[in-house]
Amino acid sequence: MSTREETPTGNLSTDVAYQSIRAKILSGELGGGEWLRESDLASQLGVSRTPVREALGRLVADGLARHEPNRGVRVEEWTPKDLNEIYDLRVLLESHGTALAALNPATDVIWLEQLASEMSLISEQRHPDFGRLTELNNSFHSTLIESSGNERLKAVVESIVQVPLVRQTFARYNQAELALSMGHHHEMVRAVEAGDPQWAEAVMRAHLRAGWSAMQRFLIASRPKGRAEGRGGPAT
Amino acid sequence: MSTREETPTGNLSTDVAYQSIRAKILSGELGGGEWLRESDLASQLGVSRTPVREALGRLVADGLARHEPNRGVRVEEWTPKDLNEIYDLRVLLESHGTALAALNPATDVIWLEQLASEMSLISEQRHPDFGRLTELNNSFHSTLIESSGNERLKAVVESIVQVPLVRQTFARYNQAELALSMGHHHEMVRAVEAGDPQWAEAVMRAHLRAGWSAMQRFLIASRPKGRAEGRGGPAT
DNA sequence: ATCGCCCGTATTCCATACAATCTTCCCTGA
DNA sequence: TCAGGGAAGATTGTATGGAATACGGGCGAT
Repeated sequence: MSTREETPTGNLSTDVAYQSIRAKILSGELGGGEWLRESDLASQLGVSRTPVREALGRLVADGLARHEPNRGVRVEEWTPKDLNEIYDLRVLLESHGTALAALNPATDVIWLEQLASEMSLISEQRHPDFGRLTELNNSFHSTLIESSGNERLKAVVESIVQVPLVRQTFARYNQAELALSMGHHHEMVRAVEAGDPQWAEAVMRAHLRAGWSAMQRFLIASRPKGRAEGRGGPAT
Repeated sequence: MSTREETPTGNLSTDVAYQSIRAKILSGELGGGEWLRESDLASQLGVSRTPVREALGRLVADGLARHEPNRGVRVEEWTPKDLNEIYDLRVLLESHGTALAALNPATDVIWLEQLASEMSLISEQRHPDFGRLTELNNSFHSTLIESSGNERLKAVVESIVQVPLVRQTFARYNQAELALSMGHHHEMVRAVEAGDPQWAEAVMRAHLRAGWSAMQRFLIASRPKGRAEGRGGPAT
């Protein structure tokens, strides 16, 4: 009975359950609206129901799942309105963070430039590795937000941006949009390097609104019937 | 609709525990750094440890408490840097929300005006009821944020602003500042009524930065030794 | 035929028992 | 006197059983 695999970080069953279920939601393996049954997950993960319950509570707090009293927990599903809300906030928060980063002399401009360059290289290939690209892009944005010096800002952005659909922007870009986005990265580095908060902020705002636009096009294309709602879309 | 429920899970014991402990933290009855022992709380509330544990998990997720592995949960304590981070975000988010509210024709201007008027009345008395004033002020701000139409914006602001020290601004105002603040309320209503987002946003920004300034004065006055840190304070 | 009611089933919710882990403090020895 | 070790106590972390609750199907009445 004591032949349990060692977990990478700690030996807490709750973390195992949390990470595991979370990964399945983010990867799309668990689709929106699906029930998360305590017993099923417990036996499936080889732990008892208690840590699973705790993990589900954290997922609900994260906004990745929804709790229905005496019924259970199901995976949250996101409407176009949700995604527009998220992008609206993201533009506001990330552009502000970028301005602060530009004012911060400790911002690691060299690292940002490296990230931007590697992304450019990948994007110019015939079949870009979008997974790697997304990964590097996340690093780029995280680094900027961290450099703002406001830890809550970082926390809030991460909690908002984790919704699956908003991370994978690149896969929906055409060649011109991809090039534009890469240009934004380099321009942001220059603005931060110059210590110009308004420049940096403006580029970030443009960068994100471009992504928002691509996402909206995607939503409209794959919309079943109703019309995409939400005020303040980028370019209507 | 994907409205995230803030407090009510629909459970019984868990909610009782959550509300009860949360109230004690917000009222200051449970001070920063204090341990939240599961057994103590359980017997004290007349429930078992399980719902208490669940409640503690939610408090940690809310940012009101901190979890130390195998040690327990203790009440979060806030530094001047934390409070400055909070105000920085609050200015950003609430002013944005106010701009959106001004663009929203459904915003209930009459209700806002009633709130502003009642606050004015209270503030002009010789011994203002600061508790009631704070309550009305919270309604005013909540109504504006709700009127933005962005539910996530509302959720984020509420989660950030719940830290005890940021709510009770009025008690630290002198007479002139109080009058100024009341004036802001009325001016915001006029700006929203006029459908002028930039006007409304600007007033909200001024309103909050005035509060920030008062809070900083308070922090400096009651600071034990180290100097208050945090970038971008209102009046340095 | 449809509506309402009862009851069986499935699942959460809470309580409690057990295991793992950290802290404290006493004891020992140089 | 003080450092180190180790056992006892306290507390969290995990497992599991029983109570409460919601859903669905069958049956009967109108």
